[in-house]
Amino acid sequence: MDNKIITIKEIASRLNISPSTVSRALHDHKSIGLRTRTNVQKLAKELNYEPNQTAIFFQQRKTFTIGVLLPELSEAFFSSAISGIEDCASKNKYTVLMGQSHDDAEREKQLVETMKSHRVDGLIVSIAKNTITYEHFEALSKYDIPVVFFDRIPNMANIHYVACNMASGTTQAFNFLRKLGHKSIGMINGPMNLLASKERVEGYRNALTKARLKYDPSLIMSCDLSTESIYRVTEKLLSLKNKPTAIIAFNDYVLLDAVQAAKNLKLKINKDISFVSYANLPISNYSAYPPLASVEQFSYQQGQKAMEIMLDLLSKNKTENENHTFYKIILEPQLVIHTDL
Amino acid sequence: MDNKIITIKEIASRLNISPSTVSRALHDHKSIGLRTRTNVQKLAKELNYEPNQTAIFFQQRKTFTIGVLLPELSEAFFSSAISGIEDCASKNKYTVLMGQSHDDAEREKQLVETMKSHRVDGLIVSIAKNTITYEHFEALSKYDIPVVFFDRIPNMANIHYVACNMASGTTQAFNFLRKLGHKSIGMINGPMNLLASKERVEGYRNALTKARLKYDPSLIMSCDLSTESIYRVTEKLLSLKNKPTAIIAFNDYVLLDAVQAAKNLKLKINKDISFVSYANLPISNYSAYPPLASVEQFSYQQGQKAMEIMLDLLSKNKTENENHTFYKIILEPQLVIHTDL
DNA sequence: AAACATCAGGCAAACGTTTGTGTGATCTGT
DNA sequence: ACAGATCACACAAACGTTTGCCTGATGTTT
Repeated sequence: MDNKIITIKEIASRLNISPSTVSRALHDHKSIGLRTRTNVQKLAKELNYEPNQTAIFFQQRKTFTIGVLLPELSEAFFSSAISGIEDCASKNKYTVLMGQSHDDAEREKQLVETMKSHRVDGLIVSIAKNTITYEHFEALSKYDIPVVFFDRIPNMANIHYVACNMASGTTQAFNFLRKLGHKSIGMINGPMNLLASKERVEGYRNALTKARLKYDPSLIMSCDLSTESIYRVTEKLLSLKNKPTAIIAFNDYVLLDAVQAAKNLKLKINKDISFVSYANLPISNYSAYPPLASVEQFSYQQGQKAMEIMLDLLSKNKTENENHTFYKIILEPQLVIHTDL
Repeated sequence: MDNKIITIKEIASRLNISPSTVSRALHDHKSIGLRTRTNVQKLAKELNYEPNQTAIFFQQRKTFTIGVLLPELSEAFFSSAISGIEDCASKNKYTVLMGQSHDDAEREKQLVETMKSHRVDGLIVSIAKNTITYEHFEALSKYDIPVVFFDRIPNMANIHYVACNMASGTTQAFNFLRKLGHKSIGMINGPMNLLASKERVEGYRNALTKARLKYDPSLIMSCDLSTESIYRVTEKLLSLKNKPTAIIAFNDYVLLDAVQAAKNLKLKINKDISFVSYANLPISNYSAYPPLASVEQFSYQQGQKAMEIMLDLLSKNKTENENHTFYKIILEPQLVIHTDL
């Protein structure tokens, strides 16, 4: 058995040349003669030589690995996003180290540590819904580990991110419902530490202003995205004097619970109360009560774009990145209408 | 700025001791005196020393990383399984390198290469549906990289795996439908290179035998899990002379398409034709036409168990693993009934 | 007090690769 | 034919950590 692991040294000694020559030969370095170069490459192939990546990582201070931190893979939005990241990464010889925060800020912090200690070259993050301090991300800049956020963006200055323009998406949703004749439109919003939640409010108010309508703050309610809180705010919305005939739900998952809450109140879906939602996940296609429309957020593209930004950041050297310009990529969402009305 | 990276050497020179002493002190090696030990640890903390993992990986020939290869994260079954893997891994200081084959055998092969070159300590795999050659997995044994399969098990001898007993699950499903009065029960099966497909047939036939019924092979049809092929076999099943009144679908995703196909034929779901399925994914809860029952496959537990096996394999040394005993963990599935009938 | 055990720590090699520098040998132009 | 350029390769250091072996200083036993 030639079980022995083949190294550059081994090849060198068999060919009676120095390891450095072998290394250069394998990299087609011009200073190596054609003769020895082909000799080396031939023998390497014969012996089935495979470079020891751990040695290379160590030597080059680079791992060609990027960490991806996200709340929940079981949410189709994120599993689709990570596909975008992974596809783009593998095309560029990068590998993905994955971690789920399960929407727990503490676990997120810990995962950042793990990623850092594994020496990822960069980090792509969608933050947990209850993350409110950001030191663990800020610390990474000291290690020159670039961070790109997507979708769930923290409230920080000077960060790279890619997100969807939720303001515009919300305006689209609002106008769509207005056109269907709805006068009073409620909104189940997410936690206000998320940029996306603020933008939803912004889009809602923009639409109101354009339509010269006055703003009723009680029609917008924040929840923490848990089933209980969704039930609570849905019930609250539906017991208002100015009771909405349509509700914009934070996303397709929130929608599912909101629908259930409305049904518990003996309301007829799409008659007494209609829904519009965000994300446009596949479940909508099979759902018993799909939303009238859904704001497509292009998760795959968001992931892909985030990875592209990461690659760009990694290709620049440290000083180039010091010039403090930050990527802020805003994708335009698109309202997908599910009904024939 | 003390931007300088803190290494063991640095600590050593500041304390005028040797690097080896520092290393041992940090590891609480007994041969280091209490004085210097605390000195070292104090200074290390002060300087915020962090071991260079890439150096350690290199030196120890171990990366504390395990690769996970699966078909599609967007399928809830797999995203749940990887959660089980990840949770178990991170509890044991392991990290997960993720790759999706997108059910493409070629890509799978390539990912195995990537994983290998990244020197993962082990690999957990659920194979692509069209994977029929296994050299890429067999090759790993030469590198002493243990492989644990789960759910989608290849047709290989001498492998470690964890799976659900699909035969028993199918028998349960079959008997459940019989009890509801169904006489002719069809099955939409998966590709026959999957062990799970064979087991479904086995369970189906076992149930028949027990009930002293005779076997009509035309009632079991394989598909390649694509939407088109699901439509095709569903239509075929429903145009049989011995037309089934109930169908066992390969999984909850197959079910969605099968239901659609049946509706296209103007059949009333749960009246003209009923369905039972596998996996028991959350979508069933929100679906317009949920199955009457679903065979829960405990994906999270499968992932977890696979990781536990992996940890065990990694804890043993090479020769211990040479004794050729292979883990075959079979979880008992459970029929979850969704209807009140 | 001699013999020996234990303690506390240093030395140096090793893991596999890359890369700056050095050096003979061949080649070019005049 | 000779200075200089170019070629083809070797040498050695470096990346940060771990670990087997060695040694000088205490401590213990008789």
